[in-house]
Amino acid sequence: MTITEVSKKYDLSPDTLRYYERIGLIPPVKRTKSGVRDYDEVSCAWIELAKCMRSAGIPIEALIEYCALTQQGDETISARKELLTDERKKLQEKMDDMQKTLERLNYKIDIYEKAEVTGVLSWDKEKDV
Amino acid sequence: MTITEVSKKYDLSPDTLRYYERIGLIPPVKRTKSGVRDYDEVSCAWIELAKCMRSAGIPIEALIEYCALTQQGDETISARKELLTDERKKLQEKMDDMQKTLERLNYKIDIYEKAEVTGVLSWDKEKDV
DNA sequence: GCTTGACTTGGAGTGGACTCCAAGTGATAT
DNA sequence: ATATCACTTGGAGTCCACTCCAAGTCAAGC
Repeated sequence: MTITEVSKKYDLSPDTLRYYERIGLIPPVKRTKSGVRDYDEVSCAWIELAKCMRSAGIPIEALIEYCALTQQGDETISARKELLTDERKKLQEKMDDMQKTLERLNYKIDIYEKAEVTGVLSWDKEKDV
Repeated sequence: MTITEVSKKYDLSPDTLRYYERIGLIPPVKRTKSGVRDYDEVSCAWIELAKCMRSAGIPIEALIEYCALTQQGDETISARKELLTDERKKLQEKMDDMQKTLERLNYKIDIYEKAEVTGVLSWDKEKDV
């Protein structure tokens, strides 16, 4: 697959795909004789993984390290597991923050909905905004 | 309260607190005769709200608009509700992405844990990484 | 009355993650 | 064979959200 095809398939710009490869977030992609990128299934799987991880906010740095570890063979299995476990913990914490904010938004939207009917904002605490 | 006290209370740097005020993410804070910020309960509530929203990734832009609307009185209640509803939707979508990634991390960590025992990585699909 | 230290301002600098650009190459279409 | 067009590279530019800095002010302590 060409870079344009992969770009469409995963909705990532060709620039982003080249950038990911350049910084080592995915392993080097195979080339045709003339040097044009030719993505195979493995490359596509890496792209898909990178997109998934990035969409959840896993930092580029961690993904670069993960990619580097996978290319060093089976001695890095424990290191990879730890890396992913660390990121999972951070992700879980972020989601907990977001859950709190979501509940707060629900509360505020509820107050605003009532206010649209009654014309009065009735916060539990006077100081809330 | 002084900026240093508020900074400690909410674990945000004085620079960030000044920055938030400067860009209008919170309403202007009262000053002493000599121009020093003196945070009251309302200002603290704004800081706390800003921190909560930012920790969930709600964009600065949206919070600035929300802050501006609250300062324009009750005619902006519907606008405020819509703004919060939009942000809630985006937040929910982000959390859904993160949930998927979390499950994927769980799966991969599980595979790595098995590999630590057996020495073999057993992905469901050969192409996964 | 002078030093200290926390505060003030506006503006510059940083880091993360792209995103764009200029200059060049190579395969296909006319 | 020449034009077109997607591709290549390295490097510069952008955007967001801070974060830092220089220069100055002010109240309190010695």
